[in-house]
Amino acid sequence: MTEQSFEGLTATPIRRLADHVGERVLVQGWLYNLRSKGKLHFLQVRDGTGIVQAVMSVADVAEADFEAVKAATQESSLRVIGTVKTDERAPGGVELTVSRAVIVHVAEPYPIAKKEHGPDFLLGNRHLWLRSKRQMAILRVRDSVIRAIREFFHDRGFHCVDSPMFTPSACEGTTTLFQLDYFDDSKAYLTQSGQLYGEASAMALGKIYVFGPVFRAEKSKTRRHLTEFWMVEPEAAFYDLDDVMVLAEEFVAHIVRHVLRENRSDLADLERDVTKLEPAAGTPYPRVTYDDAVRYLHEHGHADFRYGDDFGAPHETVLGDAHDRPVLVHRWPAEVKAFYMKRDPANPKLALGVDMIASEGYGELIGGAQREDDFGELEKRLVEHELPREAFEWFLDLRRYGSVPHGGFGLGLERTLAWICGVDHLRECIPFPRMLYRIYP
RNA sequence: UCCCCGAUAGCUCAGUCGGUAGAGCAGCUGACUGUUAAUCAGCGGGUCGCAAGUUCGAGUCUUGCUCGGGGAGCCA
Repeated sequence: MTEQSFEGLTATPIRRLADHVGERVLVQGWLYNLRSKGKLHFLQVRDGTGIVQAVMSVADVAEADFEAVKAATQESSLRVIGTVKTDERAPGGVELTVSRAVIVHVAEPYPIAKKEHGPDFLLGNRHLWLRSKRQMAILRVRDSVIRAIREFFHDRGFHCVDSPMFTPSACEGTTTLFQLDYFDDSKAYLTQSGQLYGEASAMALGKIYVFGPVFRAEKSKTRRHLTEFWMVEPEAAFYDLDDVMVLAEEFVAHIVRHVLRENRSDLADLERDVTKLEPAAGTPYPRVTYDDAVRYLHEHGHADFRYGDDFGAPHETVLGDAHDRPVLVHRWPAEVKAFYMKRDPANPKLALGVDMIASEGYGELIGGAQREDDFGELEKRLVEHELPREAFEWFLDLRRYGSVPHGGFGLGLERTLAWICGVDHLRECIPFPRMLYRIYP
C-alpha cells in the first residue's frame, strides 16, 4: 500500500512536470482555484511544489468525474491523471489535459477568499494562510536559507552545538525574559540567546554555531519584532573583530547567493526586485566605525543625533540605504553594548562590537563582537552592569582555563528572510508567529 | 509603558446632514469548449465590537471599556 501512486502511476511533483511533456502523469494535491466554463473545467492544482493548470473537457472524461469536479470547492483535495503538454496560454508553460479526476475530500467553504484580507483575519487563520502562493514561497525560501546556513558552517569546519532553551538567568541581563516555574520553588527562563553557552562550546570544539529559537518578552509591537524567533550564533576561538566581520559578510553573501541560485521562481512569486539583492552576493561589505556612522547621520538629516546613543530604526534605515549592500558598523560606545564585549585597546571607551545593517529599512541583521577574554576585565564588567556574579561563575571559568581571544555574532533568521524576500513584516517569515498578545493558532 | 489609527454580512469595504442596512468576493441554483482573482442571471446572508449617555430617533455624536493594526523605546 502506498498513497504515492494511483491507478498504476506514481505521483509527479508539479515542479517537475516540464520534464514529462507528452507523458501521462498523476498529480495529487489541492484545488487552488476552479474556473468552470460549461463543458470545460480549468483547475488550478497545487501540491506544495508548484501550481499547474489542469484542463478537463467533458468529452475526455467520465461524466461522474466531470460532475465531481464541478462540485469541488476551493482547497478540496484531489488526484488528477492527465497528459502533460506545453501551452503558451498556461501560467508556468505546461498544463495537464485531464483524463481522470478523483476528489479525495470536498472542502467546506474556504475562509480565505481569492481576495485581499486584513492581518487580523489572516493571522487568526495562519494554519490556512500558509497555503497561499506567497506564503508557500516564503516557506520555501526559509528552508533554503536554513540549508545555506548549515552548509556554510559545515563547509568551514563549524560544528552545530545546541544550547538550552531553559536558562537559570538572563544572558545579557537587560532584556525582559519569559519566566516559568521549574520544579519546587525555583524559576527558569526561556533563553534569549545561546551565545554564552556558545562561547563554552567554542572552547571545546574551536568553531561552533548555535541555531535555534530564542525568546524575547519585550512588549514590542512593530513589524521587526517577534517574541519567538530563530537565531544563528557562530562562535570561534582565536577570532578577533576583523575575523568576525569577514565571517559575517561571507556568511550573508553565501546565503544570498544560495537563494538567488535555488529560489528564482519563489522570488518571482514574491515580486522581489532581485537587482536590490544581487550586490549583497559579493564581498566585501562596506565597513564604517560608529564614529563615521554618526558623522554620516549628522550630514544626512539627523543633525540632532547625540554621539554615544544607540541607533534607532530611522537611523538604521539611513545608514542601511547608504550602500548597495549591508553595511558593517563597528567599534561602538561601550555603554550601549553588552557586558561581554571586549574593549578596543586603542580606545577603552569603545567596545569591539559590530552590527550588520541591511538596506531598504530592514534594520539590524547581525549583532556581534570580539568577546572579553580577560578574567579581571570581565569581572569588572559584571560589577558595572550590576549582574549577579554567582550566575556567571561558569562563564568566568572560560577565562580561568585556557582563555583565548574569541568572537562571534548572532543573525536573526526572520529578519534576514524578510530582507531577502522583500517582505515588510516578520510575521510572514516564520510558519506560526508568536507576537505580543497573539499566540493562536 | 507611551503616541496615532481602526472595529458594519464568512471576507474586503461603502454608508452623505442623525431618519430604521449596501456593494464586491465567498456560498447556493442555472448558462457557457480557452478561462487567467473568468463572465453572465438569480437566491440566501446583519447582536453595525461591548456598555452607558445625548436625542422623538444613533452604524453615524459623546464618554468609558475590549480587541486589533502601525510606530516609539528595546533588540535580531
